Amino acid sequence: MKYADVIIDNKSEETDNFFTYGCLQEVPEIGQKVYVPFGKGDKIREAYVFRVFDGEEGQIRGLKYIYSLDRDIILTQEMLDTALFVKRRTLCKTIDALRPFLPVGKAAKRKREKPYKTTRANGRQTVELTQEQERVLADIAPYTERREHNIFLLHGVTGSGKTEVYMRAIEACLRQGRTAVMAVPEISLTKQVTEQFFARFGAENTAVMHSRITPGQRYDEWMRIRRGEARIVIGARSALFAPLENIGIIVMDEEHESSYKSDQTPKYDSLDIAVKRTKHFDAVLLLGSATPSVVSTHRAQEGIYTKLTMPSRCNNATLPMLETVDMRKELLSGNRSVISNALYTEMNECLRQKRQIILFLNRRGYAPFVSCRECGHTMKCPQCGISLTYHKSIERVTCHYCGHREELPPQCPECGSRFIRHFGTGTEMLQEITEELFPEAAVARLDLDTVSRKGSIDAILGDFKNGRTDILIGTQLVAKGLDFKNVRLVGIVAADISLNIPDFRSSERTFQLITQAAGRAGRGSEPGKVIIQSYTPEHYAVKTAAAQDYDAFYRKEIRIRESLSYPPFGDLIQAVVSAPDEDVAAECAEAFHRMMCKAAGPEKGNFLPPHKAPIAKSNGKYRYQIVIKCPKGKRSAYTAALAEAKQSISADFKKKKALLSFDINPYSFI
DNA sequence: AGCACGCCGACT
DNA sequence: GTCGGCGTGCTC
Repeated sequence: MKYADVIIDNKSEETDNFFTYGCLQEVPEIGQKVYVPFGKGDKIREAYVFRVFDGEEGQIRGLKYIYSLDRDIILTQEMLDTALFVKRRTLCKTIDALRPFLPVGKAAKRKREKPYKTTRANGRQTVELTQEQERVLADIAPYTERREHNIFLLHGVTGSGKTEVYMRAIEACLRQGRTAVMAVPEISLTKQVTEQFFARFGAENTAVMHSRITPGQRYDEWMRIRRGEARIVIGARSALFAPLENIGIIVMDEEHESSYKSDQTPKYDSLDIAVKRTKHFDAVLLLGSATPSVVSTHRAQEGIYTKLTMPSRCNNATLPMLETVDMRKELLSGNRSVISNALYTEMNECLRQKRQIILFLNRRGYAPFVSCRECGHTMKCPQCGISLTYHKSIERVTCHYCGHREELPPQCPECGSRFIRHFGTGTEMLQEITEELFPEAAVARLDLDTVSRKGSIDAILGDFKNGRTDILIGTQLVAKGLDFKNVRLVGIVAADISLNIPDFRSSERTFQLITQAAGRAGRGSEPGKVIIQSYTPEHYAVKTAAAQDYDAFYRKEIRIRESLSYPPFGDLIQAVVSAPDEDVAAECAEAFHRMMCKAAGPEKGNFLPPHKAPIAKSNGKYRYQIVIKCPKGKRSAYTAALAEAKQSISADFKKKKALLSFDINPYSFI
């Protein structure tokens, strides 16, 4: 008799273990999706086979039999192993760890088979490589040829031609009959990369995995990859889970980007998946960035990664000139506008020359606060407790975390004063100010509010590309990856915003954002100019970014990280206890904390006492968090201990309707 | 999480 | 007498 150990697809924590079923007629493959009767009602449920083995009959009490097999969905052993790795690493359930490997949706109803685009690969490499590109490729080539695992960190300035390097390295692997993943941080950028890859490799060899295509299309793409038809997969972080076999290279562009860390269960870091999979296939992992993360640079210095550099722009383009404006002095000299005199002058000059301008402000909406001038009361989200942003176009205040909206009250809800006003400047207001200052210029805005309609991002970028727009105002969306040759000036309106976020990465993010935004200027033949407006120009992140001195930034930042045992010198783990009753949430958090402290002995100081999470209430549940500082090298010991502790208190928590979840190295503590 | 079993209140 | 309340306990 053949038996199969399966994982059932359901939401329960209690059923997160293998269930053994008998195989009647057909024996499933390992990794195959099957349908099994489960529970009291023997309802047919979806399940995945992890093990098939021989056994004597009558061994298992209450044995049931596999109902049927799924013909299409069969994962490989490597995918199962990686899923179990994700489970261990992120402390999630097996089915949650398996989910990213599975196709989303159902098979689309068969339409008449149209050619899905007919972009034929031109195959030709029309671009001539720069010496730097040649050298970098020559360093990578021996590893692909020998099929030897290695991790490269490619530090290439903006505009140095990294994409061409990626395509050549991928091409080398395809020639060997192997496959490739090209990961990009955000969907908004997928399109540009996709077009280049379609042109070079042909749409028929390429699959795109991201959340903006319909479930039916996603299913089809998954099947094309699984059948080996598409050998290159492009996409956001989900592309790391592509059902490819025989991977030769994984490229992660803009490796420092926070979107590589999943904020939903499973809360994995794409890098870990990429490392695990490339190791398994003796493949190359190529991490590229103009501003590598502090962690990655440290790993390169430790010899874990091989560092490659491309310090100059191709096409003889020069890096832009950067100038910092101290906004405190601006205020003292009587200019209360968000646009400094220096920026205004440069903008005028730029418009006169018929060149284009990008203004970067990392804050959408009209104004980030609404508060009372008499009593100081600030409007906060009733669900999340974070301050509400005023949006003029819809005449509402909204919560940027949960989407909660309400009317702007005519009077202060606290003291009844009529002097309730908005404060600060967001992109919506900046657009209004810019239009007033430059009435003859065409101004457009690119942020989450203007790109929510489908296709609007292409329309906005298209207008800018064709010169119909003179000034483009935007949030992070304009800072990343855009390549417009006619942009002469980039204004970074408030460089300090990201510095004031309470997170150990805030300096790193500030440096990266300034550098990325600055990189949008002067990509054509004419040099560019960047104005950085700051209230704290003496801060090392602003200073080193203005000087475009990555090494200086890194040296300062790594010392701070070391002194505080932050990554890469240790990990931070966030444990969240949530419950519908606040007292229960607090009690359970205390109980879990006591338990961990007892188990940790002399290391109990690493388990910080529980306190209300910054977003104290979410989805009707009260949240308490415990921050855990995990010393370097003890990560797996800590996570194993946490998993065990969770197991032992699960019954008690369940009774009290409390939930416990973890996030290893979260990108924000909320 | 479901789903069934189980032991106490308001209905034809 | 019985329909159904949701407490509790299990799921190969």
